[in-house]
Amino acid sequence: MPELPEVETVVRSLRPVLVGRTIRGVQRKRLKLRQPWKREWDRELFDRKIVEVWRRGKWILLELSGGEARLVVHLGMTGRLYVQESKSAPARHTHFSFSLDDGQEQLRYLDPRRFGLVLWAKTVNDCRFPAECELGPEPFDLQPARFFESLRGSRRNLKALLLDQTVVAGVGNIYADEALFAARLNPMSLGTELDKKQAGRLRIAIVKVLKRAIETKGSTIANFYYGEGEAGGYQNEFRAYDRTDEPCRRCRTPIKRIRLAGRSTHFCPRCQR
DNA sequence: ACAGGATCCTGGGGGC
DNA sequence: TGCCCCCAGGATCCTG
Repeated sequence: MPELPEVETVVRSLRPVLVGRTIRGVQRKRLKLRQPWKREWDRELFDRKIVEVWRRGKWILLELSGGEARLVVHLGMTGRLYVQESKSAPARHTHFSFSLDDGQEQLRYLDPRRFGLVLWAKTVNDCRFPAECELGPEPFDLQPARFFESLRGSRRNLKALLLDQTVVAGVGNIYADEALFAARLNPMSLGTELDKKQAGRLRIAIVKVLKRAIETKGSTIANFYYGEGEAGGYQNEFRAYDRTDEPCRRCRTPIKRIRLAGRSTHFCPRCQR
């Protein structure tokens, strides 16, 4: 579900609500996420203040007071993170409820498919959370030369390269397809086949698509919501993703769907040669 | 090195 | 109403 724009939307909605508040404890379900929560973390959280809420790639970080410590959240496919009144019953698949301040409200994590993660982490060897040291640059900080090198040096196809979080952090299935459409590049092309100009086009397309998706508060297909249930708007601007057999908005050729890098991939066979 | 498939899960939608 | 199959915004293994 959530790629960079959705995660950024969640962070922006949570930041003003969470910064300055104190975590008083956590209630959690025993169901396993991809990595289990350790019992000793319960104690670590107690009475810590949330100092900042930020994002790196698709990871959400809640910086906590009292030493280098933070809550780390990855939404996986179906994760949601939001603040609710404690008196409202937690929805099905709510795995964590963190009590805030006087306990009237809770920060809750919900995730039906359980591909997500909620962890408590300290800085170790400069890594502020488990995946940080393997994460590539933020799309908005991509150095043109470095991006070109990381593409040209690989015999993998462009779709797989964009999904690789070490090449660029935060791009997922939707925005990979949208960026390749905007750059008029075929998702099956190999990194080695790209010239400098095409790599530049792709980098600019990624930035453009992601910025616009953030402006529209992400894409809501089946179940992405931020806050307590507001929908994003970028799904209305899709040009490739989820448009199988619909006419290309540029040339009217039907959009094609194939399987690449294990994911469904949508492109215009005419515009994206 | 890289592609492809299976895997971890639940739920929604379509066909019958 | 139910069953079966396919699909899903992620990421990580394993095999060939």
